[in-house]
Parts: sequence; C-alpha cells; structure tokens
Amino acid sequence: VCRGQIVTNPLILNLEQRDRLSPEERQALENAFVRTSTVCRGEDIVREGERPAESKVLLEGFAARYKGLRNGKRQITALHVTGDFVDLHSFVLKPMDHAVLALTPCRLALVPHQALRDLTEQYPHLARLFMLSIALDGAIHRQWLAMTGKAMALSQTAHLVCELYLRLHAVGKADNNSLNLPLTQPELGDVLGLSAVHVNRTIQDLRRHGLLTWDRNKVEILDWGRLCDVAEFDPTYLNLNPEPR
Amino acid sequence: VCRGQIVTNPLILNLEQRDRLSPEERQALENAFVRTSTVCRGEDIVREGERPAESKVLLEGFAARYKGLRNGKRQITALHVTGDFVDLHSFVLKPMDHAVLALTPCRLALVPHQALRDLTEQYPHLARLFMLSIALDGAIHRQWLAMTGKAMALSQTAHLVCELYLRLHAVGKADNNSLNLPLTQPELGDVLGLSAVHVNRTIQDLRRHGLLTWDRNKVEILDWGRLCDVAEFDPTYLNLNPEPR
DNA sequence: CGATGGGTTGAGCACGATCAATGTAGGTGG
DNA sequence: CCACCTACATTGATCGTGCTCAACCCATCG
Repeated sequence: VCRGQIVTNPLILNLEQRDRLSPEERQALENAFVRTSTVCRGEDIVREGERPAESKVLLEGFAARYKGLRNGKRQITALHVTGDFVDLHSFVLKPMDHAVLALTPCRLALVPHQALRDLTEQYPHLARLFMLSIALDGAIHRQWLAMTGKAMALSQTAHLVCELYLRLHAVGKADNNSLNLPLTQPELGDVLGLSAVHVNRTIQDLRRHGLLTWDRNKVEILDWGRLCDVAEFDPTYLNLNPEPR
Repeated sequence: VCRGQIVTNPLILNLEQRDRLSPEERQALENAFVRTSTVCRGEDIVREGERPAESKVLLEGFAARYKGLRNGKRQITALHVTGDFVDLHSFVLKPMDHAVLALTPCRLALVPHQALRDLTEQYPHLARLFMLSIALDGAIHRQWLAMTGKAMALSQTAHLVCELYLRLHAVGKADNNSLNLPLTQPELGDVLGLSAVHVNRTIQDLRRHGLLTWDRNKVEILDWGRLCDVAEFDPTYLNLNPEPR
C-alpha cells in the first residue's frame, strides 16, 4: 500500500499545514501505514472501552467521536475529516473514553502503536508533531466548550460551518466557499447539544440571514465575513500556520 | 530549588498515578524545574495569544483555563489543581488559544520548552507521559462537552464535584469525602455554562437532596454513591490506574 | 463604619425541548 | 412501474429549564 503512487498522503498533508517535514520523516510516516480498512456508514470504528493496538488515520470520509449517556442520548465530541488521526490518543490513554463512528463510509489507515513508539524514538520531531495533533484535538474541544457553554444556537452552528470549511480546505476537500457536510440534522444535534428540530430551525435562520445555502449535504457559504462575525469565529485555535515545532 | 528536601514533587505524584517512573526519570524531571513563581488570585498566569517559552506546573492553588467571548462572557474550559501542567500544550501549540487564571494564589514551577525538548529526546518514556498529560486534558474536555451538551444543571454540577474530588485525592489534596473548592458561584457559572443565580439554586438542590454540604469553599460529600449516580459519573476517563505507557 | 463581593431569593421571560403531524427523497420488492 | 418503507427534513403547539433583572442579606476588610 501507499508506494509512490499516492503522492498526497492525507496525514502528511495535514501535518504540513502546521510544520515542515523532512523527506525521511515523510517516508517513515508512510512506512508506518501497515494496512487500510473500510468501515460502513453507521458502524463504529472503535468502541468505547476498547484498548486498540493501533491508531487510525482517516483517509476518506467523515467520522465522529461520541460518548453515550445513560438516558440513551449521545454527545458527539469531535468530528474528523480526511487526514485526521481519529484515535491517536489511544497510544497513551488506555481504555478508550469514547467511541468513534463512521458518519459516511470511511477508509482508514492503521498505524500500530509499536510503529508509533518506534517513530517517536527515532524522530523526536515526529513525536512533537504527534503531541501537536493531540493538543490540537484539545484546542478544538476547548473551542466547542466555549461555544456550547456560552453561545446561542445560531452562532454555534455558524461556528461549526466555519471550522469545518477551514479544516476541509486545509486538506484539499473544500473550495470556493462550498463544502460537503454529510451530517444529518439529528447528528448535528448530537454535535451541538441541540434537538434535531432546533437544528432545523437554526439552519433555516442561517439561510434566511443570507449567510449560506444548505441543500442535502452541500453547504455553500454566501458571505464568509458575516458568517464569521455571527459565529465569533477566530481560526487561531486551528493552528493552520506552519511553524517549527 | 527542589533538592531532596521536597519529597513529593506534585508533578511526579500526578504522573505516578498513571505510570511508574524510573529514578533517573524522576531526577530528570526535578532538574527541569528551573524556577518557581507566584501569582495572586485573579491574575492571569498566561494570557491568550501569548507564546510562552516555558510551560508551568501548578505546585499549589487552583487555576482555570478560560476563553473570553465578544459579549464579555467567558467560558472556563479547564480547572487545574496541584500537580497539573497548566499549559503543557504551549510546547507545541504556538499562540495560546486561551488564558490561564489563578483562582487562588498560585505557586508555579517553570519548565522551559528547551528543557522539555531535551527531556523528550533523552527519555522517550517521558515524551509519552507528556503526550498522556495532553491527552488527559482532552479526555476531560470531552467529558465536559458531554455534560454541558446533554446533562441537566444538577447532574453537571454533581459531576464536577466527583471529578475534582478524585483529582484532588490523587495528589493528596482531598480525603474523607471532603474537599476544598475555592470557586465562587459566578466562577462555577463560567465553568458549567450556567448563570451564577442558577448555580446557586443547583447547589441548594444538591444540599436538599442530602448529597453534600457546601459551606464557603468546603464541600463535604455525604453520599458518594448517590452523587455519582446523579452525576452519571464514571472515572475511567481520568485514567487513574498506573499502567505501562 | 461603610464598602465590597459573594450568596440568596423572587418575578417574568426566552431559548430551546418535546411531542406530534406532515412532507419528501431514495430504496426495495411485488 | 408502482406501492410501500424508511430516514430525514420541516412545521406547529406547548412546556420547561435556566436566564435576566432586581432586590436583599451577610461576611470580610480597609
């Protein structure tokens, strides 16, 4: 798998948004991808409580981390797109504290924890980039905490669109103010902490304000400036500037 | 600083809840503490947007990470106690995406990023423990996301008490179902995403249910079992079991 | 002593939940 | 090809948790 033919390893694409990689580091990363797997929409990629022996990079598709609550509800705590490690933290955090769900059919690359261990010992710079990757998850969690805690539904929803547009854009999966968002309204409710009904009304509000169009999965941002303004969106937390780490 | 006299370096205490450290690793960590500083209650330990050249370990006191919103509100995204790195992620995440506030007078140890870099290159196991520390922040963020998104105020507040009791207990700062919680109700509101008034009513509810007493800063848990039940608390995400990482 | 900051209480209001019904697009089997 | 089914989108009506505003109490401290 992954020999020369695939010029754009999405993990490398992702990391290179944040720092430069040496050719050896790139090669070492590619070699760590031992095997790919495919998961159908609606299936769990990892289950809560498991202790996986490898971490998984999303090559294609959308995935979500979620925690179930006793009352049958679930909260989605993160969304993942092409190039994201969906469970890098399982390298150090032993039992998974959440499950990971395929929101669309997903193609994944597996990186054994042993390979991660070897990589970090041979390439301290890669170790720092893995730390970065885990820390970035945390930064996004913090942003979501701020939004769910203190923001109105409209602002929160707008914020999610802004974030996902930039994250997809960074890996070449969105352009021209248009993105593919294959989340149903009930799923969006689980992300935003809103009921499906209210998500629907909030999206209608965004449309009514002329901020975007949203048909099926296709979202088109009509006014990026005003959308960011409504969302109070500041992309700093995404660390999309390459710098030495 | 820190020569033999201080037997219980709180960072080491904290890490040893999760894995064993070799004597050399312990020594190397102690040597990385170059200097301590003190911050008064209400002062920022780090400000949003800064690029600190060192990370800080809380030796004594309570601190909070927070993000300000445009409307003047702020959301606290994390609470820190003795033994916690308050900004380890600033080692890799360049501009701080949040500020860190001293909720009480705080004593801090500074660890220069250069020292962290050296430590991770010489002791890959410590590199993994730093990853663990960052990943643990993320796990706690996820738990908070699940609570703010899907839980009632009562459950959420109970959950916070359960979490802090265990975290304080782990570093020897709480015992006998009793803990010191030096947070004002407005501050708790900023943690929980509730108004100060509602925090007050929720605490009264907890008292009325006979779950705890809460006088000034002193919280006494009267019925741990029922409190956990109300909170839907499961401590797995805190990773308080030592295992090889 | 008054000032300050936090805790407590009450009244009215609003955002978003819940329940229930209807619409609509794909997908399947007769 | 149509009848049916399922899942998601949409709409309306009602309800409730938690917010806001506005007092008031109480302890600490200069």
